[in-house]
Amino acid sequence: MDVRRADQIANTLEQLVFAGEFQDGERLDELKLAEQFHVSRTPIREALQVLVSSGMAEQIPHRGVFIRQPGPVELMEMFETMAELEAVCGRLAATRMTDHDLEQLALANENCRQAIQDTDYDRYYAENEKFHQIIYRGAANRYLEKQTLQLQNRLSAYRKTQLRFRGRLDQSMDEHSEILTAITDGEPERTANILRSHVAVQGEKFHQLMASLKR
Amino acid sequence: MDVRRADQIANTLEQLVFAGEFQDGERLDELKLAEQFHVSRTPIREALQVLVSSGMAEQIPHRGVFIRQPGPVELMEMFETMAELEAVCGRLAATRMTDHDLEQLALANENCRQAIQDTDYDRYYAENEKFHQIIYRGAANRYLEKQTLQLQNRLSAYRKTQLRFRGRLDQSMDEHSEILTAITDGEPERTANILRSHVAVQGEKFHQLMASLKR
DNA sequence: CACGGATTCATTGTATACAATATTGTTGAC
DNA sequence: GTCAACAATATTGTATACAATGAATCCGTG
Repeated sequence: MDVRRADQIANTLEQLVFAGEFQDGERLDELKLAEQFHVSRTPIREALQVLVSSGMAEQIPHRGVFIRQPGPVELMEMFETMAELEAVCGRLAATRMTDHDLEQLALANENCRQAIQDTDYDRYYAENEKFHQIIYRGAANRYLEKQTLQLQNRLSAYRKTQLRFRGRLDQSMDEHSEILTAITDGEPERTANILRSHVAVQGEKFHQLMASLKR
Repeated sequence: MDVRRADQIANTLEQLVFAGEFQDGERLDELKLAEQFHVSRTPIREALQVLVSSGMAEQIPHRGVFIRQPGPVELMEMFETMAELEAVCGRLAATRMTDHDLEQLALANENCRQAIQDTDYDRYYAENEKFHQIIYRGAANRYLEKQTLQLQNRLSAYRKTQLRFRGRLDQSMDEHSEILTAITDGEPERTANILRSHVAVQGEKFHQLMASLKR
């Protein structure tokens, strides 16, 4: 896919950051990284710029780039924004989705159910993402879709740990069905409200997320 | 402020793109730009990366970066997203703004009114932006605030031309007062609805925006 | 011993040189 | 005359060299 070495490195670094390989505030040493990747500093620097522009790292002139793992507060903010974006997508999708889109959504819902039945967490996670992505697309606004996808991707690591909690899967599944119904019935506000609370982190979810951070 | 030459260049290029100095699809020649700015290709390349990551340009490996002026469709999508983001900020702000924030907002509203009275378009434009930014901040979500600010900045050039149309200023002013009242009264949904339609581009606004594109 | 200042060192920022890839132009066969 | 293959050229991608800046150290003075 990518032919530019710098882009490959950017992807790899992104994965490493998601995997928590770097401490918050840690400086990304250009020379060290250059050695590790067996390239010169140039492509490393380009890769670092990507991290900076995506908000995963901060650049201080003449000092270097430092990775920024979101703390509890920022994480909550991102989840809240995610919930609102999903709600917006849902509200628009409820009036804009085509029959074909609806079929796809029903299918995705079925796939989720199947994955749960097989107790296949990873597959459920993947199918769940697809389900939501169909809604983003259903909003018929490419720009909004792209922004939402970006944040979904940014939060994926945290959502992954979330799903492991007991009971979360069944609850999630129930809400999916509600969402599907609301969209099928063409009820924008109800869709938005369900999606917002579906994605929002509150109550027990909040404590679970905080607990998963302390490792 | 910026000490890195590359960042300065990035800002300058951004301004040039906003000012419409580049055609859609035009390739940004690294060598030519390097000459114009009296620097080597290295800082130019870093500046181009910034444009790419902000969506103002597209990079095709081994071909170059090409600027992407949003067409009518993408522009509408961006405005719609902007309207929704503002609505979200407003809904949150209605329940989260402090008394101090409210004072600031009332003050900003007054400044807008003053600017209109002086028929000072540029000043109104600046004060108007401030008014909205206070609402973003009032949502008490730094992440959401940053995202919203980014899009506001991206759309500033187009909004600027919008305000020149006859009657738009007075209408905008009236809506501001409504917004202020709704937030002061702590009514989330009403705030959201007013803000959404305040920012949205529909009806006559749509035709005016389209007309302003054909130059 | 504490503190200020100069100096050294490490690291980033920029310039230049080289390599790899895509595009353009040219030649020749049909 | 058209098309394909190849050569030439232009442009991007990467490596290396050099410059500039900030942190760390050393040293002298009080």
